[in-house]
Amino acid sequence: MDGPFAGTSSGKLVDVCSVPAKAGRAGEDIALQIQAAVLDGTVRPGERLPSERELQVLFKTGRGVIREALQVLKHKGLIEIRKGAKGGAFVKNIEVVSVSEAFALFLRQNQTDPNNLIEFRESLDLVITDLAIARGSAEQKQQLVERTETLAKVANCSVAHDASHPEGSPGSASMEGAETLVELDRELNLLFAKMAGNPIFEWIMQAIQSGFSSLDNALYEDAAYRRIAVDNWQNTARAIFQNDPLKAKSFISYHYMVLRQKVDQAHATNDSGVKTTKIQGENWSA
Amino acid sequence: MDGPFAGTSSGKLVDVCSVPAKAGRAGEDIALQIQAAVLDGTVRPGERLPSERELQVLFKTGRGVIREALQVLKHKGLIEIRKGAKGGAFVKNIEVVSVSEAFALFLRQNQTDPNNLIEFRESLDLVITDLAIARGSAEQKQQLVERTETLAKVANCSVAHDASHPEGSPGSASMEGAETLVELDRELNLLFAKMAGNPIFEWIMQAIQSGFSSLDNALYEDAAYRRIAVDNWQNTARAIFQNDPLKAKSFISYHYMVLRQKVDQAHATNDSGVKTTKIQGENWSA
DNA sequence: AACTCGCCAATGGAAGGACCAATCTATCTG
DNA sequence: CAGATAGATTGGTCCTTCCATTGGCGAGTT
Repeated sequence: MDGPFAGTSSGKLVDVCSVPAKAGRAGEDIALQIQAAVLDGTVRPGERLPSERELQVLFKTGRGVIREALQVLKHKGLIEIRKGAKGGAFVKNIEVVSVSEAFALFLRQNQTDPNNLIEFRESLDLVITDLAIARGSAEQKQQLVERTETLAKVANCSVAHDASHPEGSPGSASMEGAETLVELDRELNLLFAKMAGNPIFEWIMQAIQSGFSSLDNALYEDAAYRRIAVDNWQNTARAIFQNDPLKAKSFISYHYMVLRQKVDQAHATNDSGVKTTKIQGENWSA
Repeated sequence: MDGPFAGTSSGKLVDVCSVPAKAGRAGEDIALQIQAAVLDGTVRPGERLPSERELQVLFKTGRGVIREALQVLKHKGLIEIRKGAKGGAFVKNIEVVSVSEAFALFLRQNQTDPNNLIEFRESLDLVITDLAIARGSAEQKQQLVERTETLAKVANCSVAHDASHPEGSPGSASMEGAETLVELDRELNLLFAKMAGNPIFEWIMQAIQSGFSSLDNALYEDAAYRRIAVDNWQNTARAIFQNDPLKAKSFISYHYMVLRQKVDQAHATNDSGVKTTKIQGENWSA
């Protein structure tokens, strides 16, 4: 029931952590020591760390410090904290969501130029295309085609609704349609990235999309763009299914060309003196 | 004392934050509220948040909760905390290092297959090559060439030292040489990425390198690989300087081919039953 | 015997208080 | 005027207390 360590449930960490913990930044140190123990595999995923009160005496410190350290590790995605008896801090497998959140936060605060995002995503898509065609299973390709078809159906539904709201009217139907479309688009992209057979592409795709969603959301509310985007997705999927990388990449490039146009239009109308390119080289020279 | 808000120095946040903060997860809520205020621009970078004791009364909560929230924001890279009078939590520009740390943490815990990293970096380099040639200034290209030359010099120095340590001897000279080489290699990559004129490529490059450094370090200790890698860097830089993308990309691909061979060799010798490909699709299906 | 209910212990969550250490300001002293 | 000193502000740490949640265990019931 209680694993390889004694009833006190402290065990392993005792042998690892140097107890003193520097002055001035005890919390910092403790978080790092626990993190090190987690990463070294001293405590394995699923296992429980000693309770806060045990850690408190283990590190000869106050409970507040322990709590601060655990909160940090929790927000890093390293541990999961459960209340109640048999509760405590459990080592967790880091999910990519923590990475993509950090990235999205970064993108947001730095107000990255949409054109940079578009360019990056285009290059990413083009690379993935070759890999997906080379490595993706027939089932995956089939699934990709099917998903684009459901995307088309939803889009047509939305378009039909939009007929009553001719243009920029913020009808709720249009909004909801756009959101589900964006969601489908997101899933398509992730499936697409998955077909590359290299998880890093999936992670990057997921992270990029976190910083992209607001843009996508706005764009999908434009009926004309929606139609083009959906058509392009279908064409791309079919080309991938037919193992025709050039054709697929051609469609992808076309899609991003349209996207660039839309973004330029939006900026021309929305912005009036507000510059969108904020970052230059400042932070990255050192 | 000064600034746009009264002597209490709370000001802006008062109007924004809904004071109650749900029960059970007050800390969570407070961190999110402050984060929202920071991201909304309610408090701008460089400005100071109210002191912990002021926030404590502002949110009608204990100081511990405030501290936990601030620690989380600090580790997210959103704020910087200074002690003493006129100290406090200052809104900070998020640095890419926080993203790359999260990414490195993730890569480490998931023991990503080096081949995946290599593949991703190769594709990244190939894309950047075109952009760098198209957009990089002549000065940057010149600088790239020069840096590769200093890299070559350092490498030759190291090789000369290695002559006395014929093979796998862990001489300190070899170690230090390898470390400086890795550092130079890292700088070269960042300059290279910078030339693409799209910060996202720099960020991704920086993040990737965090998860890559251990591998690079090991590889650069091999004299044969070192020579090939350095030569290739020089050739690549020259090709970029000559605005010859095909040639440059050819050198890059060759470099990664060699890298793959080295990694395969290392795994063949090091590992004895330990599987290196851990991640499959598990976490990414949903 | 099996099932249910309720009490109890362990644990995280929160609040508040006290003191220390660092840091800046203003004043005092030479 | 310069340096030293006292004070105020603020984060860092420790401590105590209480609450809410959760799981386990045992008494009691069916």
